[in-house]
Amino acid sequence: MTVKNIAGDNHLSSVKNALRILRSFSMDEPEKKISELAESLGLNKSTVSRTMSTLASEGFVFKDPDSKKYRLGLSLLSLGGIVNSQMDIYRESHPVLNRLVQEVGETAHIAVLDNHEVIYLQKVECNHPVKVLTHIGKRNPPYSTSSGKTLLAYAKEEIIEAVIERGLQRFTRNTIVDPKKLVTHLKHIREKGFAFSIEEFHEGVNSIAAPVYDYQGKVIAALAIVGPKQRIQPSKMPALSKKVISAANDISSRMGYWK
Amino acid sequence: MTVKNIAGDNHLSSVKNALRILRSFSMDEPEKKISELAESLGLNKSTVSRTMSTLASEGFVFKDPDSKKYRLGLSLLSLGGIVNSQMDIYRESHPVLNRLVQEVGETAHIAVLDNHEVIYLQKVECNHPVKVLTHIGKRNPPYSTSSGKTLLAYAKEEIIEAVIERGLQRFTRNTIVDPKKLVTHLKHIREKGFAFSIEEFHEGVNSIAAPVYDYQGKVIAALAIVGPKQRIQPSKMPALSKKVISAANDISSRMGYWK
DNA sequence: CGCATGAGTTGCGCTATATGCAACAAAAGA
DNA sequence: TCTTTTGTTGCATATAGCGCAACTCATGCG
Repeated sequence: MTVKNIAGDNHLSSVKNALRILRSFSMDEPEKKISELAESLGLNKSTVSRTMSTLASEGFVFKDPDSKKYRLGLSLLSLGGIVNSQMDIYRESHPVLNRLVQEVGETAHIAVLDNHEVIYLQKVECNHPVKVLTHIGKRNPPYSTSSGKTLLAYAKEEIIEAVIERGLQRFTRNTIVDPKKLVTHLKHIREKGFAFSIEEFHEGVNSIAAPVYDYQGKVIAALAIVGPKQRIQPSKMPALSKKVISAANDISSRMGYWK
Repeated sequence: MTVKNIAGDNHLSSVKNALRILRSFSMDEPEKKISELAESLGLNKSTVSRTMSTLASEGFVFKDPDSKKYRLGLSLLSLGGIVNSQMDIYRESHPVLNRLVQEVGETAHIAVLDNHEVIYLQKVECNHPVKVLTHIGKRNPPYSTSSGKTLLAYAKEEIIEAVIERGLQRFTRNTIVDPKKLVTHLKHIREKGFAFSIEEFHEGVNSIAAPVYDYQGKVIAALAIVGPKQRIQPSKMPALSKKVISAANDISSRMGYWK
């Protein structure tokens, strides 16, 4: 007898399995074995094996001939590209990011909130040899980065509650783990119109973010610059934040937001 | 009675349906209705409806609140980003270079544009005793080699201007040193889809290059073959260029470039 | 304003089909 | 070489996905 999906789930389970398999791949673990997947997702080896061969037949995964493990396939690259091109913020923000990166000499990126996580839509890297690595599509917790906190600050009450509900995990000495502190912190962000993170997610990494508005005046994204603490120092924050805010406003106005 | 999948297909059909639905989205048709999908894929409306709700629950699609049609979701952005980061041109180009070298008997290499210079990322040498020496990491001016001219031809206007600004140095009798000539020459390259250099950088050395595209259709590298003028003769150029273009296209498709 | 048309969702019953098991095959160690 | 681990496949079973059709919303049109 199979353990049924939790009640209320009227979803196609084999499809759901396939999607969960795909989503279990990550930047850190780009290749997976059948048995690993079966183990981690609580599925039978044979189920995973068959699902993988279906995924492979449509180009969503492929078997690496060297490591003999599975990797994500080119179909996902195409589909990801379509998603990317659809977001008009992508188009509009690119030149602005470029200019900002030139001005401040730090990596800049655009992030949005998706299901209690921050997801990076786009980035432009600085050409400094020392830089902070992120990648498009990466997901981070929203309460520990400047872009995440910015998005959270302007998000609906329920989302903030849901994030707190799910628990605030400590990543560094400075991570905000006290729900009350987070709430007042978000209030400050709304008042000042920008957010910063001083080693709250990764040691030695600081960032500054500002909100991007759409034509309805809704916050739809955050623009952030990220860099090592030696370069993004607290003393430089006022000047840098002005530039970040100005760039974010620039994108907002391209999105149809008028003051 | 359902029409079964074509015999020999031992794939999970509901998963396959889901994947086919995803793949039916394209740059030109980024949003789809249930009934359209059902029609075009020969599936029942209810099947599509249920599949879509499963895909939506995992963030692979979402319903556009305005058009009320489905669009590809952010999960695909994440997964596409992972594929993208893995797709280093090194791995993908190596076997193709090998085959090309075997076919044409000349040294082949991959080059990219870096800060107004051409840099050679990778090469596979032919086993001919007489060969042209290059090495990985070598930098050359972009206006006097076939790979450099290819990259320049598809580069941004500013880069071309910057290269001209820095001056066109004469290396041989045939080096293009007239800015106007260079600009029209680059236009020709774009029209033909490949470039050649006849003793423009080193006396006695000819080369042929073609562009390599990434999944966004952007030119990210050039593939070139280099050899002594006795072997890469103008009369052989048409046949050789075909092979170079075909190899370059092969790499492009491995990088996720479709058509 | 109400009727008609079309698109999407959902309950139901049937059986096609995805699953678990276990045997098998194929690598990878030892 | 033998052992161990990992992936694939045949088979029987019952689950779960499918088509059908009724139903609900939207949308358009007279």
